Amino acid sequence: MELRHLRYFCMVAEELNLTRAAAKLHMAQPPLSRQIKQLESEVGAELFERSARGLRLTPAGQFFHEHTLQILDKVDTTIAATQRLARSKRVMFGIGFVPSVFYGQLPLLVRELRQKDNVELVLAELTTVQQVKALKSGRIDLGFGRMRIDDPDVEQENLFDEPLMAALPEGHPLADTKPTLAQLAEYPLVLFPAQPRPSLADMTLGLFRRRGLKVTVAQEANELQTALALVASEIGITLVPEQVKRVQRDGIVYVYLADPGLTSPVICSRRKGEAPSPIMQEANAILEVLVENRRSGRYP
Amino acid sequence: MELRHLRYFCMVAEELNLTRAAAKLHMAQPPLSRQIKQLESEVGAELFERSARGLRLTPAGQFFHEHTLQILDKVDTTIAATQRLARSKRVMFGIGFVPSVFYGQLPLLVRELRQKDNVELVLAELTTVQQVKALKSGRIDLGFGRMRIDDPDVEQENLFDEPLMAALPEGHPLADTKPTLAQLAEYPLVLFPAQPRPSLADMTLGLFRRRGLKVTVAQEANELQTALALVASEIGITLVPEQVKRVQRDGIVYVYLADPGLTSPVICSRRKGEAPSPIMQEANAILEVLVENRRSGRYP
DNA sequence: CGGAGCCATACCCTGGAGGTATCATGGAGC
DNA sequence: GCTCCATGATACCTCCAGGGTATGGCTCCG
Repeated sequence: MELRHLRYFCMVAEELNLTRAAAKLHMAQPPLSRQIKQLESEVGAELFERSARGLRLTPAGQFFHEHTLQILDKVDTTIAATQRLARSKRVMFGIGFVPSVFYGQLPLLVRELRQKDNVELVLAELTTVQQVKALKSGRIDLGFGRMRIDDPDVEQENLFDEPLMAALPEGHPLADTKPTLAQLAEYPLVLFPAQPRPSLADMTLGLFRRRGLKVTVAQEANELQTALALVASEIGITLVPEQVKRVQRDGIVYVYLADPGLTSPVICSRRKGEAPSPIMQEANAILEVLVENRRSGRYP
Repeated sequence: MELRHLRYFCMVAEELNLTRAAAKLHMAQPPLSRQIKQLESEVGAELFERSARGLRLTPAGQFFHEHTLQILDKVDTTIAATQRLARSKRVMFGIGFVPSVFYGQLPLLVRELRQKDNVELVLAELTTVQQVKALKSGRIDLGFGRMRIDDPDVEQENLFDEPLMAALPEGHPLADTKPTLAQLAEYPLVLFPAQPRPSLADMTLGLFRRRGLKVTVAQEANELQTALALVASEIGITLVPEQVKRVQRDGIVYVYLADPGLTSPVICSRRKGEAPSPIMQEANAILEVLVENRRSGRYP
């Protein structure tokens, strides 16, 4: 499949008439007809319903159209942005992160770096394992995760340890308390993220298991927002890093845990033994402030 | 430009060696060399620095690589999802929205609809004007905006009126008050969204102007998050619809206004005179509950 | 029932993608 | 400083696939 197919498809999906679409594309109708057929066979789905009086999009076709527009748009903006970057002599700086570190101060780092006019920031949501690979390949320059991974080419730094909190539905019996894990184990659990493993989910399970507590998993969720929605719907409770409490939601309360030492680290990864670029130095300076603010409990 | 170019580019960017990349792509080196050159000329930027000992990505090349990966990934997932959709006989349902309506109950609608296993939801961030076009073309089935637009093929319904609130930096003199517009006019304003106009920004300006108040615009911002960051940095204050107060941020407080009748509507658009599909009926039912919850002050 | 509109099929033609052979270049090794 | 080798660039050829033309077949409409 080529972009050509997508361009043709978009035009046909808009016109719903091969002859007219072909005219707009400055080509004859038969080859367009053929390309569309070819696209359908490559995608492996009927995209149009043919009738003697024009075409109609199938549901799959509608879906494909929507995403095709997004793809073509992304292609255009990528080209434009690349040109701009080439002309401006700016430099790229890539940051990888796992979703759960992106609720706290990390956005501040991003915002500060974005304001530098000599750097083009690229963000990528990556698991900690993917971050190591992305660091080595130069796709990213800095990674934020929650797991320690041994790799000779990557150095890791523990920025800080975050307490875990329990997210409870409003009005829950433990809502105004500082419960122990044992108390929480009485209630069904919403596990997240379900994919990819290993993750916070396994850590959560491990915490309970190590204490000999048996838990019921009521439901798994992939995204924080889903997990919180499930909690708000009283399907279960869940454990989250402290940063998440920034996500205020009606129907949810966060409580600290009575058990000491229940923390999840935020770990920063870099390529080992590389002289820090000017941007990296800036990032380090900002990070230092953020970590210091966190330690002192002061926020910007 | 074709996807072929992007596929080749990705391989070369990973190998940083034309000969090896060509081997992996099961082709000879010279045509690959040519295709890469062609890509560079079409993009209008040098993507590689050539040396006698392999290639190196330029900053623009790094940026392009990152986004190319995303594009190719999106192509693959789109094809896979389209196939699934075609096999499952599910139906597509598109929702367009302006960002500022997406902080309140709307996510609840999305979540509920997503759980139906006969519907594939597609979300698109669109301005109210774009929504009208997208409705007509069938790209979306339901639109949520903040402006009334007259169009014979589209019917609009005012779901509810939302009070406007002022977002102030923590510790601001008016922070614990219920200020009037006149009081707020004393302080510089952060205007948002700056693009596209007309928007909430013009409404804000209009509110002040109609009362004969002169305001200073300290800064414009395109995104809510930026606007709030500027407010937190004490660059100015801004007016936001009530839903936004869900976005809790350190350094920001929201206060209601003393002036009565300062509201921003949430308007729902549909194609006129179309028999509601089963999914549309479900959506309507959910919407009714949401609106009712809002009126009664009860939240799910 | 005939014509108009539209998509599909059959067949031809040509541009460009890919192949082969070879050149140009610069760093490594002696 | 010379040679060798790895690597990318260039030149030229081949052939296939994308696009064109002609035409058939199906529906809907008057």
